[in-house]
Amino acid sequence: MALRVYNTETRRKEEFTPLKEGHVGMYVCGPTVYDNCHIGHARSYVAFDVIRRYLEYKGLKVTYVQNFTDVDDKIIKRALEQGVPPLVLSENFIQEYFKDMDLLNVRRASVHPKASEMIPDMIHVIEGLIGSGNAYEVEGDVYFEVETAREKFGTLRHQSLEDMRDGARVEIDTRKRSPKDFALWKSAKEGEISWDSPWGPGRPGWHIECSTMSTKYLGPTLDIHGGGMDLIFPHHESEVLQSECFNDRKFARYWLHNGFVEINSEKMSKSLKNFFTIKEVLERFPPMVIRFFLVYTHYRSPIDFSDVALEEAQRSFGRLVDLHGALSGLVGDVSEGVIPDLGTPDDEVLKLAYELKSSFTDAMDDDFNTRIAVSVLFRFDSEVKRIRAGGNLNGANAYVLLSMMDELSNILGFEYGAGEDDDELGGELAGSLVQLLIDIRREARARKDWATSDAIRDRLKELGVILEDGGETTWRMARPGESE
RNA sequence: GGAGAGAUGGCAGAGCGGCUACGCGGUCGACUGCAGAUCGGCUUUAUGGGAGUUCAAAUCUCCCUCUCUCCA
Repeated sequence: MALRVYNTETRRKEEFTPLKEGHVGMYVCGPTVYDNCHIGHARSYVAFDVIRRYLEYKGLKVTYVQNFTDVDDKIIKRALEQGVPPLVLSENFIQEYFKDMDLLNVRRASVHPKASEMIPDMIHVIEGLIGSGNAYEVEGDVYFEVETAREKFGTLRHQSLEDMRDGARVEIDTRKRSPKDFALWKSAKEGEISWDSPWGPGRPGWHIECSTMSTKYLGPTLDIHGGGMDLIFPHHESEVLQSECFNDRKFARYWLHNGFVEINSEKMSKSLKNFFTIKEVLERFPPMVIRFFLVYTHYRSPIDFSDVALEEAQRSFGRLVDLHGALSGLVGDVSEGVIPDLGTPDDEVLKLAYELKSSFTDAMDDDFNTRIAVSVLFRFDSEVKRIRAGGNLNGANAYVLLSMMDELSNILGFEYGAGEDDDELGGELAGSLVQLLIDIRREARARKDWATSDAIRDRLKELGVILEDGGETTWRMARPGESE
């Protein structure tokens, strides 16, 4: 089945075909680095990370560009408050951004250009726009004149120039020819960070960096332009105007926008002060649970963020972790070149694995329907139970299912991190100590000394170790919240 | 004032003309000294309200109500 994606510009799902066969140029708007990123940012970057991974899975070569806005009003203001140079502040948050994204298993883009390093390129584009009559200078500022490209206006938001209400949100600047005109270059105030330009010292406007960077790294026309829905206007529309007037070519062929993360049905945002940073949430939940939470909803739908929802995600994801652990246990160690003799898998199981794979890719082909894709991973669980009930879950069959599960999980960026939690306990010695207590407890249980037996189990639970009696007593680390 | 997205079982969330999604929770039973894990049953034929099209609508059309988002 062919990949179909929902294009904001046409408001429908379209078959995706890259401009250059086998190669995709993709641009996603990155953060303005004046603070740590919140969960709303994480959603966008995780969503496009999954999209990028899936395109690559389908055999396409993806050039993925994501910018850092490291010069702007908010950064200058924050830097002034903290008494540090703006570029030092922004560089610090760029590093924090990468730390957060690494934990969430968001892969690096092919290129991460910074606005501050693209100044000459931006000046070149602004000069071009003045030359073509699309922009004008006023007292050291340069504005894009929207009226000169009115037929390109509103293509993403489907609203004409006349439908706009001027000054609805921002005060009208009378120096501009029209309130709708937006800044390409802003003159510097006394003491502000600035770069020389034909219009005097200043800094670039926000929108121009994305037009400049995408043209530089991906050419005049890119395949996919992505970002949060809140960027559609004014940011993405301004990019269209700038880029198409400068290059005289179609700018982006497919516009993909992710939905908001909400709290109590309201958009999570810095301005509403109802946000949680990624770091705050990471203190309470493992990174993979956060990623699962974000991927378990289709990227265009809103997600309501709450501890209850995260806890639910944790339980759901836990099922996949348990399944992965169980299958790995059956397969044994294949990591160090040891190839265990697993025998031959059943035809039925091989067929099942490929059937699950095609259900998964069908879902992803339909505008990256990750919710359905995850439900296919849960089908591994129910199928494994069924096969086990039939007594056919041997090593070879487990290996087939485990390999396929890993292959598909990787598209969503899920990692099941075997044994990672165990390290917290302090390695082998601690493991032996737990085993010692289990042995003592076994003797107590043999004497029907339930008080001692339960005391050992309860005390270990307080320490974060969960004992589970089966044929043999086994132990595992408690999940967050479980030992309280 | 305009534009966009949405309203689905206890919660969460897919489907977008016929096939009781998936997940979480709750509950009953099996197994357990108990708990957990596991297995089976039930909750679960739900789609904001109203009209229409159709043999058939959560899915298409129209009207209404409510929510969120955006307007340099």
